[in-house]
Amino acid sequence: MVVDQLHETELDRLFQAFADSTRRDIVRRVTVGEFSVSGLAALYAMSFAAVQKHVAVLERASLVTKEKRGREQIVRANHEGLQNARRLLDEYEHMWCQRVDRMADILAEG
Amino acid sequence: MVVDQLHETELDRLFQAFADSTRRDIVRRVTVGEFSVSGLAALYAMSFAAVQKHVAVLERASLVTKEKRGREQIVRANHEGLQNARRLLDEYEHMWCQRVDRMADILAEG
DNA sequence: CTAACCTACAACCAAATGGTTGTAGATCAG
DNA sequence: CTGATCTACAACCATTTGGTTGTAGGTTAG
Repeated sequence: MVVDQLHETELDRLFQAFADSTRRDIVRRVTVGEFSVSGLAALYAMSFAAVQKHVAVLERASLVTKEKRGREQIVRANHEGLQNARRLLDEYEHMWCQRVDRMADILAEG
Repeated sequence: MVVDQLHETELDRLFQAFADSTRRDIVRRVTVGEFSVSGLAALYAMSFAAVQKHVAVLERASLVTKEKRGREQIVRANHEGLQNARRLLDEYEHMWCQRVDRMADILAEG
């Protein structure tokens, strides 16, 4: 099996993490530059604590890292985690394409 | 913006739909063949109604279709929806790679 | 030192999720 | 026709989620 049991929890966290537009936006932002948590919080119409939670979700999914710098906490893209995410999504897509193409062939033959 | 506002809801539903291992498994199964809802339900250690709900989530995310055949409801892969999902995931991956690579370059230069 | 700022964390709340059971309507087999 | 099967749907429940406010501690600026 391409997608084995070991990856299941990883996929759960990954898809879960991306299943929120604020979190997707945070990922987008931090892949382009650095942001403190409060810097991120300023961007959205919600409380600091809410953004803090979103960052925590992304951190648990290994998509971002936090690093203390003075009184601020700097949020950065976790490149390793993002590459891994990319790999997992690639595997998933590849699986579909194989199967979907195979079905298409079967339908064409029939 | 590559990922515009129109896609946000779509992405929400897509990632949400994939954020459950049972649903991912259902997608995997129906891309390889046909299953009635009860046929699917027999595969998992949960009630028929639970599986019915999972199928409903996948249907709302345009990943599968249901078609009545006699007293059964046949669940099939929604090829169009899956291709669209693939496209969206590709866009997302591409965005990361661009940004992550750009950051890598900046770091290498610095 | 003091005040402002950034963060962590707890407590709380409403709504969504993932599951259950139960009921009722179609459809098929005998 | 009758009984078994497949489905739809409602009601309910526990947990998670996405949000809030409030409190407290560390850090920086003046």
